[in-house]
Amino acid sequence: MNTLADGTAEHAHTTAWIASVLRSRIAAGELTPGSKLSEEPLSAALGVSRNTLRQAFSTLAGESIVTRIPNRGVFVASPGVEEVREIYRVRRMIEPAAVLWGDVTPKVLDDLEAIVQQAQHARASGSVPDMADANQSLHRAVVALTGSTSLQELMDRVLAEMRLVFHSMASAPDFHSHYVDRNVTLVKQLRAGEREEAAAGLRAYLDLAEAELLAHLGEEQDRQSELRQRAG
Amino acid sequence: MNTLADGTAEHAHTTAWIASVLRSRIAAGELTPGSKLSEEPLSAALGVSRNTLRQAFSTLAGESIVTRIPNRGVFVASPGVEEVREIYRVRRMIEPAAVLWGDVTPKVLDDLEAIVQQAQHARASGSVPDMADANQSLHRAVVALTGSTSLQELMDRVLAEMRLVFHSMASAPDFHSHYVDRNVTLVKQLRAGEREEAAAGLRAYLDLAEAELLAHLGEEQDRQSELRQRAG
DNA sequence: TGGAACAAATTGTTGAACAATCTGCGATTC
DNA sequence: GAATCGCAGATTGTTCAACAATTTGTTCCA
Repeated sequence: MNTLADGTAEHAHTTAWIASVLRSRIAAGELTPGSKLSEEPLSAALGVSRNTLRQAFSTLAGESIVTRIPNRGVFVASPGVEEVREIYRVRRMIEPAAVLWGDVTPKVLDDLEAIVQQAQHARASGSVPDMADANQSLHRAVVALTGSTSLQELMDRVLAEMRLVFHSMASAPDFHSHYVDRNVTLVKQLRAGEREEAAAGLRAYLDLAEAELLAHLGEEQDRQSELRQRAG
Repeated sequence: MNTLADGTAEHAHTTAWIASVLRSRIAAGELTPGSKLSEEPLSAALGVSRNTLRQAFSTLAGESIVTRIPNRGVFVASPGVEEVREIYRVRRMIEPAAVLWGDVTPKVLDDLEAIVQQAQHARASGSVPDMADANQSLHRAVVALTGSTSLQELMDRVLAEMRLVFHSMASAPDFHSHYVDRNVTLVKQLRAGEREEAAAGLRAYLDLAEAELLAHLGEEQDRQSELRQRAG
């Protein structure tokens, strides 16, 4: 029968597998934003045919992890100012909505608190990546309050794009440390049942985070165009 | 150069074109929910290779217009009770969020009013399809208040799935007529700036619509299983 | 009736081929 | 000297034909 652990057939999984491999490599930063994914070399390197690689590209393009330019090729997505704005447009809608109208169970509250503690621990030990991870986990868990898989998937896509933004920044400064306390407050408010206050605070947080990120992105771009000018 | 009106090359568009053809046929109800899309006959009928048809399938599967079962084939999506619940989970989050926090400009208000008038006209002339279209247009326009293309795309997918639900129902009764007045109220509240009331009313409307749709879907399934029993 | 074995049909993947398109480089022209 | 044109070379988009793996339906046997 030749089946895998999940019961699906092995024969129908190379495309999905290739897609997941690329997804991981991009998330890990091995493939940096903007780099080109040429079909022939890459398919050879992965040991699959050009056709199946192409199909994997379709999947990733649908997740906007990768950008396809007709007759030019596919590139690792390189989110800029407009993409960041779109990210926060989405987050500013679905996260407060989840807080206001989601299903807040005691179990979820415990989970949220555990994540917040992870973030505090990461801040104490000065690990920026761990803090970033904990922060993403928290906001992911917030959207989970909606109980909707579609919204969860959208949020996952958005968070993946956020990681790309950070990857495309040469200097990623301490972006998360002063948000930890806000997250503590958020969970406290949720436990107290103060949903409207929590939603309002969350929106304020998102506005602030967007502004900071855009500011840093602007400096980053200035720095790069300056370098380009000096090189040319 | 051989380019199209939008400036993109003709050579890179058969896949997208095939996808849009299938999308249209499914939306029009020519391909009914649950029907199988066999690769060889369909690729022959469309005059493309099996490979490109396959790639188009990937696109449509990403939009969940079509369901792919490994080694079994792809089928026109056939949303059931769980899918309807998910549809309303999404709508109950993003529509009220758009109403609460979206950018309500005078122009948008005029557009909304025009759509409501279309719905009223459709009700007066007794055209159920026109009423359904106007209803979808309205809720689509509500989500447009978010200014987010991602949320707009998600809503479009959800509405497409709604159409599939209606297509899968043998008897589609007058489902929309008594919602027209609710939409009138919604737009009135929006113009008056009563966003919280509008959001609350919208959530109540969505709860009601979901319950009615689920009830009708239940009857429908009972009817079909009865038929199946009689046939077997 | 129930189940094992087998044959046919369908999907998943591959490899090679060709057409269309983009890129970069050199030649031509002003 | 700069801009434009045109032409290889490389890359992408698509097709075709083949084969491996899987499912499905049927037949046969206990």
